Amino acid sequence: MKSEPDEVSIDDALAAPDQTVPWTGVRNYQARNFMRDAMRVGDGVLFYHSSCAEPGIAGLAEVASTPYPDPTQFDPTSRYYDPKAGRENPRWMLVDVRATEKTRLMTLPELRDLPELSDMLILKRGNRLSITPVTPGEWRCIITHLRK
DNA sequence: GCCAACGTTGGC
DNA sequence: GCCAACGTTGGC
Repeated sequence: MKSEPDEVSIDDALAAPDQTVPWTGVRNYQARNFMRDAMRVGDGVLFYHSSCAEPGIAGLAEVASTPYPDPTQFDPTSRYYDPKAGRENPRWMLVDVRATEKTRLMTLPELRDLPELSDMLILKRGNRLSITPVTPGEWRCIITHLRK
């Protein structure tokens, strides 16, 4: 899951109550569908810092709730406000994410250097999705290298 | 700040 | 339903 560290960094998430933050602001249908349909409480999350000086995996987290409507879509003062969404027909769903660990920064070049990750969605050319699935093999590879 | 890549919008 | 125009993402 990508987060801009200027918005919510791994440190911010770890400092939050119960180390848990609601994953607000996703306004892409594919990314929403991953949260709404594919995630289960307890699933592992790679916490990725994007749009910053050093993009890369900065920590580990886990899915901490079932999906529920993103409250920012109803808030006219929020930058994530969606006038087409109503409380009876929410358009954007999210999950809570509990940060479990700050890791060393595993940078994009390092990720690209690992052949086991050559098919990883987040590394594909032109990828803009803020949430992408990780295969068990990719997960194992990354955890192993994070410990080095 | 640039720009490639991609998603969304809206007229037809 | 097509597709051009436009907006956004995100690495560099």
